[in-house]
Amino acid sequence: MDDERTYDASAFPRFAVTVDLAVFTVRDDALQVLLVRRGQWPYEGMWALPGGFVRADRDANLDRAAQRELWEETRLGMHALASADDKTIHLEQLRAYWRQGRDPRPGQEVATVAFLAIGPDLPEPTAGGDAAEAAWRPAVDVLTERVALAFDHRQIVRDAVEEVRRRLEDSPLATQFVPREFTLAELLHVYEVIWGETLDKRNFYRKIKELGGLITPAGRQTSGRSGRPAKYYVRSGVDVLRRPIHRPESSAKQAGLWDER
Amino acid sequence: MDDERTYDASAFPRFAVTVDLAVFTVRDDALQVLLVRRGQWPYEGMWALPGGFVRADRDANLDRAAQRELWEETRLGMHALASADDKTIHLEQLRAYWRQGRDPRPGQEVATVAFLAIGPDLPEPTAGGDAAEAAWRPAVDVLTERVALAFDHRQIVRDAVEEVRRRLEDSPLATQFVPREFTLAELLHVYEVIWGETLDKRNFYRKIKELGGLITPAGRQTSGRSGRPAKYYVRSGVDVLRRPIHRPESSAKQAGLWDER
DNA sequence: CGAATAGTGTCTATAAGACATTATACT
DNA sequence: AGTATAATGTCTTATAGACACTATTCG
Repeated sequence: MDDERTYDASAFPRFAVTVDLAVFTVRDDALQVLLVRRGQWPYEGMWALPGGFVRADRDANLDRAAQRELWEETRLGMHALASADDKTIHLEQLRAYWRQGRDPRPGQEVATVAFLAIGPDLPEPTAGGDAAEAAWRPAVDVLTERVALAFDHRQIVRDAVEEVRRRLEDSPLATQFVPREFTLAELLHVYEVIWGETLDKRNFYRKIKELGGLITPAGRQTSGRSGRPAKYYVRSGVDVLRRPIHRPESSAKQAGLWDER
Repeated sequence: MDDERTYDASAFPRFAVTVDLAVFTVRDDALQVLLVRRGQWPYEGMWALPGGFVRADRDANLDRAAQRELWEETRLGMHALASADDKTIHLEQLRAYWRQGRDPRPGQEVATVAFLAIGPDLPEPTAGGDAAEAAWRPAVDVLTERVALAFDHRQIVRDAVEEVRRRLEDSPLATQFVPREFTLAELLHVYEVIWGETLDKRNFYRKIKELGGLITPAGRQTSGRSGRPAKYYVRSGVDVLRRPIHRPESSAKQAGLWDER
């Protein structure tokens, strides 16, 4: 029905487009997601994902809109020299969400494009703009409905968590949860926390090092702490792991449980 | 900046939202994508992906809008009993696309949600509605720019092809390219065509059968043709392969070439 | 020199890759 | 019987999984 593309600006219901960010970090041995408490109707007083309207006049594209919102909400973002800063946030699109009435505001329909944002242990957020509050919450609290979210944000978090868990297997996503320079123990910790499984350190280290292009030694070592110093590594190049890092059976099952809709 | 969610229907630029479909099938030993020739400005006379505006009043959600467009453009779609019909189309969201001015029509911004649609060797499309023409084209012709597409549809096809190639590895997506009942040779053919690589039949058959839950014997066999009859299988349950089907090195490299932006 | 943490090494089991032969239908 | 196609088996190599000891720093 190509005629539906015919130019007629008023022929079809118009949408507002928002971006919503599922910002994850690993803190206190848990996968945590950044939430803001809404200051107005609708869903006033409820927790929600940070996000906001795409400004067609200000934002060059969806990624930029997401970056802007991330910056405005958390003062975190993508810096000019990504590899040179420990506060760089990894950002990628998850998918778009819309169904009739997913936003209760009358007179408009709101479609949202959800983004996955990941960073190393991030500073305590400061409630920005009109948000009444901003805080890290364990992702499980959202998944288990101990924390209720506005709109369809629980579904977004569900999808985002499942995506994160899946992508630890076949992408270098885990390295986005740690600082630019990290130890193997820190990387292992990310996997264990997100999968909710303990992994064998020896097999894990071997696997990581055999995967060419995932990490490279940074030369430096930890110091000051008790015990043998740990070598630092930095992430290197690859964006697909030729062989996946398998998550244990039980973890996959747990993910299945979490993902029930 | 939660205040940006404040209800004010006129405060922000409004969008039109479209869905665009990258419909793939395997025909004539090639991965082919369904294109329509545009009947009007903009991009009149150019090939484009089928798609159209989301109608907030008619479409319950994005998937439904995509289904509707698919039906209107190709007379194909999701039937009530999916598993009982050979013409069922597998549909899933790819991602959303928008950047300033991606649609040249003045007075509005158009964001699109791209869908991946996959079906068994589909009938020749009939040009529906206002489309001047509808045809299957080899995906490579689009990737190599032998066929120019309207809007940013070449990018969408690129992303879609890469997604298809990737997902053959760790999902049962290949079974969506074949009829409900299929032979192992047909399934192998899908992999070979999409990856552009010949695979070892013996290793492939073993791998497929070892993967529990991917396929189940249908009981029936081919007949009429010369040679030993082939057993029919049907796809069964799983949506993630616990161990991926590896594509050969060279195929991955080729994908890299194709994906250059 | 003991405590704490990091970093290997080895054996076994499973899966992948290379390769050729047997099986079953049709004409 | 011959031809065409399907299906399977075996050997080798690579990777994953289970498991325990050695190495290096600090106080």
